[in-house]
Amino acid sequence: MSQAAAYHHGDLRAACLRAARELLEEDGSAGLSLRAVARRAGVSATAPYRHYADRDALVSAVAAEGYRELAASLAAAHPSPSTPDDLAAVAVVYVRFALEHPALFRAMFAEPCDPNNEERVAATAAITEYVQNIVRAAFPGSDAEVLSTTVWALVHGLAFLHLDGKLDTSTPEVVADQVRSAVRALFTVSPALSQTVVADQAGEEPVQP
Amino acid sequence: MSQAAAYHHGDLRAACLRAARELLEEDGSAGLSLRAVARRAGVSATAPYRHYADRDALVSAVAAEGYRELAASLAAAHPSPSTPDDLAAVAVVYVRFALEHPALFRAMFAEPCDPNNEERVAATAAITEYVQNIVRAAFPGSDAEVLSTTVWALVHGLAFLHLDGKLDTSTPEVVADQVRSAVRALFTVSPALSQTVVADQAGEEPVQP
DNA sequence: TGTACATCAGTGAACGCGCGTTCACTGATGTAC
DNA sequence: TGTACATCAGTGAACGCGCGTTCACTGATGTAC
Repeated sequence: MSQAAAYHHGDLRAACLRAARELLEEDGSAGLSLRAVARRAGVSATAPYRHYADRDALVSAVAAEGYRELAASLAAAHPSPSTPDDLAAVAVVYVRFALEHPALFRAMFAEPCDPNNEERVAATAAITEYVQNIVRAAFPGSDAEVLSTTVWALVHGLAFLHLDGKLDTSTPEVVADQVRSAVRALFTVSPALSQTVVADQAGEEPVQP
Repeated sequence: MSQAAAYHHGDLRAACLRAARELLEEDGSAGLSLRAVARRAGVSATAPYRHYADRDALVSAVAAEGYRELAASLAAAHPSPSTPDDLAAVAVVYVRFALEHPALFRAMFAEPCDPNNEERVAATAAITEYVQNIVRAAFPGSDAEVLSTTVWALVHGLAFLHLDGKLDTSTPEVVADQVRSAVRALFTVSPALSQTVVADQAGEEPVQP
């Protein structure tokens, strides 16, 4: 049972994580501070030290949680994406996640903190693998490693350019369209590409324009 | 003459910019502080206020300078890129710029400061236009806006993923290869692509596998 | 050319702030007998 | 079941720090006559 007790908090570790998340959601441009987290968790400034070695450890934990949530969102977007359109749908979710959780997203990527944190590395690896699996499923003949890096970079770049106000972010629909267009451009600037790949998989009859 | 005088500094505005740049180059993860800049410029903590309204103004000026330098580097990489390989060469320079000036690059993009700063907006627009021009030259039949956003996002994403340690950054050559592969993947995963685009211009005859 | 004076670009003290982290502590909890 | 005691998870005062920004100031510069 993780119900909070009064003095012995019960689960301050988790409460800190929750508090940190709330702060990030509330102030999209926040830099996480241990003191602010403690304050929000209703606890003395030094209490978190029982559960996190230092600020870095907290930030890494938050980032790892973010990765897990991102992965879950992507997986929820499409159970097993296997066409460029499926992939575009997943991409839209990636970018939306960034825009809906800007501070978290920045914490996940830009925060210059311990890159060797175990939990963090594992979480990143999970994303990489996920993308590779999609690419492998969708484009069996391709160099999955190169292609999945390409896809990730494209989508990640879109996310950050939107986040940093370099692209039109006026409505979610505009953003989604941009993302879809970009992903399609990756595979279908040439109408021959997707046909090639799909035909590859299923023997499907290429559709003429 | 911009030679420094003793008391009246001569050109403190420029000196601040220079100092800021130096600090960013020295500590790749630095957050610019007005006081540090003043210190580095050999001037009292409040002197910069004669030349910059506040911290934001300084950061924006630094960012704008960064954009101008980035643009110059790209232009220097290739006078008038017109093939996928040319484009790849420019992309490599973009990513290298980010890795060689990580703190500057972050300041240019991630610093959550006045997005309406005039100098900054102009500098961003210049980059956008530059990329569009390349794409237009290289792929005359394409939707230049979508395609150039796609290219920019791809390259920008590569830059940040490298910067944030999510990809193999061990040597400049490894990085350059990755970038080239990714850009080529964008245009040549389907061998038909470049042909198609050219055909596009001329009346579009999709090439079958 | 020399002087009076306005303006301009610095200084330095001071403000209040939030931060990460340490330390000795204390009250609650759980365990051994 | 009741008690003694070790451990655990908090507290709160304190440290030293760097920050952005304000203010009244002063010394240098340039201009008008």
